[in-house]
Amino acid sequence: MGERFLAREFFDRPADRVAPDLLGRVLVHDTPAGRIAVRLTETEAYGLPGEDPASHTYRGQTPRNSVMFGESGHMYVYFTYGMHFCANLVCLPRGMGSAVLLRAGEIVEGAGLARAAREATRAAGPAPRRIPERDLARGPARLAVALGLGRDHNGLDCCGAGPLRVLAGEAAAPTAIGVGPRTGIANGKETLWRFWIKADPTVSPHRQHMPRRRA
DNA sequence: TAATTGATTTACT
DNA sequence: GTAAATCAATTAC
Repeated sequence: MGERFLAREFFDRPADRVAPDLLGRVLVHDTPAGRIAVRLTETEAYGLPGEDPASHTYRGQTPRNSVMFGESGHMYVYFTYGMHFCANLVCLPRGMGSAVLLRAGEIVEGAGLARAAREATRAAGPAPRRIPERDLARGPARLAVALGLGRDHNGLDCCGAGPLRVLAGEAAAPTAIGVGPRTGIANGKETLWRFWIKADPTVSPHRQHMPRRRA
């Protein structure tokens, strides 16, 4: 018998309800080289146009964020800081514009593939030290690299016949979940939409938004 | 058309 | 602790 996966209706809910419900669940990516799987330990919810100033959809639909306005359960991958990709899962039915950012997790399968992908992105230098197991997917851009996610995965359905799925396992217990402000954003700090598994070493350190100095 | 900024990571002082 | 890397979406002029 095959594995069971989260279905569309799981994602047809507000992002701030889906985000904590994803914690402890396993996202799998079946690549040609093999399966890479991550147990999600940290997520953030991003809300609707005109409502959440931190969301990419705040000012309405654009070519970049159009996946967020599509069917739920699809993956929204965006490019940022000129060098990083971040992966999200779209929430709420078509036309709404909401998603959950996958911020961190524990690699539970395909650690060799994940490590190779992570090491390949580092600048060439003398004797780079081995990346600790806990850091393989500790942070949204690191998670994307470890899972092999990039431009090509933007818009992929994670509830259909593609290579991406979330296993229908048990979520983390509500008592084990921490709640707080989202990381690295300039606006919307008062909304407590960051969720993580308490005491889990793969949760990323919370960073303040750093306004960049002028040149 | 130019300037600015960002749901970040890494390296270095 | 701070700075650099690097590009596309957005905002300013």
